[in-house]
Amino acid sequence: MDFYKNEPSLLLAVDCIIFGFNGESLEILLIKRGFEPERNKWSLMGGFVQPDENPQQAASRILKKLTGLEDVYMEDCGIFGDPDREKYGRVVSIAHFALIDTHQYQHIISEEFEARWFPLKEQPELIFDHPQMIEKAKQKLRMKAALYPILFELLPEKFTIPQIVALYEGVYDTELDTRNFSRKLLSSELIIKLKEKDKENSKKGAFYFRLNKDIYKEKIMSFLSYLPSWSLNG
Amino acid sequence: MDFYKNEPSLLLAVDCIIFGFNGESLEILLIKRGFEPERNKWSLMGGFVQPDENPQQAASRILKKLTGLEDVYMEDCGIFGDPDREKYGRVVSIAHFALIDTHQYQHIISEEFEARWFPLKEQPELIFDHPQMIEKAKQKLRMKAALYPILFELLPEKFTIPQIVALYEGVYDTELDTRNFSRKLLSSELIIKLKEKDKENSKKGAFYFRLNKDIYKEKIMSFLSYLPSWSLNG
DNA sequence: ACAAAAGTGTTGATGTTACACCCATGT
DNA sequence: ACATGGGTGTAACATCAACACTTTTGT
Repeated sequence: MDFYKNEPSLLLAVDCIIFGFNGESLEILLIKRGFEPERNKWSLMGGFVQPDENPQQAASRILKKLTGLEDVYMEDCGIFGDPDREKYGRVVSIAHFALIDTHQYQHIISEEFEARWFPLKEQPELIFDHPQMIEKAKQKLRMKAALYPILFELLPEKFTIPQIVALYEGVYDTELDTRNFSRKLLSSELIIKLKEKDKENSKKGAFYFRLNKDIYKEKIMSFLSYLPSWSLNG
Repeated sequence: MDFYKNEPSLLLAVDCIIFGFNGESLEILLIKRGFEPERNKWSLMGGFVQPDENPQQAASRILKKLTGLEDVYMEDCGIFGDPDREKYGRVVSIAHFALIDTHQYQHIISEEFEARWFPLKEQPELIFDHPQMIEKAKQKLRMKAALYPILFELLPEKFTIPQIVALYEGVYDTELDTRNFSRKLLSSELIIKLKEKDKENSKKGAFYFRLNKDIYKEKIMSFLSYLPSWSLNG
């Protein structure tokens, strides 16, 4: 029955690229490793897949260990398994990205890990191939966000349109016309206007909105059948 | 130095979803397993990641073993690692899809594997979680194809517009208006008209085209910055 | 001559972009 | 009263979808 006994085994890890949005800018959560190897260097949060869990479950467990959060949007975004990527043994790692609203995390500050939010463009030096993992995560995030409104996973319950625009500008590293963008969004019925206004950032104040979850689910279900829009021109 | 010695090891496999287009319909290449376990059942081509290769290289090696082809477009499309997915040991498998022009494969018919092309909709019963792998591959293929012209990887050097349309219709399981689709494609300069015509399928004959590789590369490089088009309306 | 598939022209509807301008409010 | 960001109106332009119609050629 030992059909596979001559096959080489290895360690399977998961690493988490944790994206967070605080209402202004897009950030990523990194830890200072408190263990060897590479102790005291900045790193993605990671860990090994255990016998009783699949890699997705491992990623959720590891995210929870750091942030305390459950039911967070996560998705794998690349396999990193060059034979020599770690000096201390053969480790293949599956990169996962998570999308969280930073407000939900702020108060859980874990003592065990020295964790810190870094703006996307101010990453510190990272161990192993973690920079490439982040690059892949950004790519997949853009790709998904181009097809359906995945970025709403990063927003709090109540949000303003200028916040959404800032989020999209952060992800795509570009400037958008808030006026046109908001109109497009409103016509989709994806968001519902609330009576309340956020007056922290302007004198006039910007209305809060919340996500229309029914429409959101519809979009998620249907995006797989979108036909090419590939900007064939231009 | 044995920092990881208490971590559980496992076997890492790759399975290949090999999509092929023969000019008329989209198919997938399956093998009849000649080895245990599950001998004589239909299956995806797969194998284990070896110590000297990363998972991508393993997938290429396995594809070459079956088809003889190298430099084929491949991409991972999902991790399948439930603890009990195989009875004979802990195996996590990384699904990869490959895109090939079936004409290039026809003559290499491998003796070692009893391989056969199946139209996408006439899949036989498959072992393990291979049906789910195929489903994931189809999803990722659609997603990619919606953003850039990846499907050209499935076409031969010379192809006709009705063929491209058939390909897109197969991938999206829908009907397209050949007339509008071809106009769109032509205006993109992605394809170059040849003098020759294919007269096998019609009396008038359809002009052959070839891919404009420069424009193709441009599209591949730039698709990551496409902004949302999410069919916000509708 | 006719059938059948390839391909062109045209049109109204729909979407996008750019930007002038109005709105609400704290100082 | 005025500066500041939030938001609406609008006109020019690009793109899309639908389909009538023309082209080519084997039988």
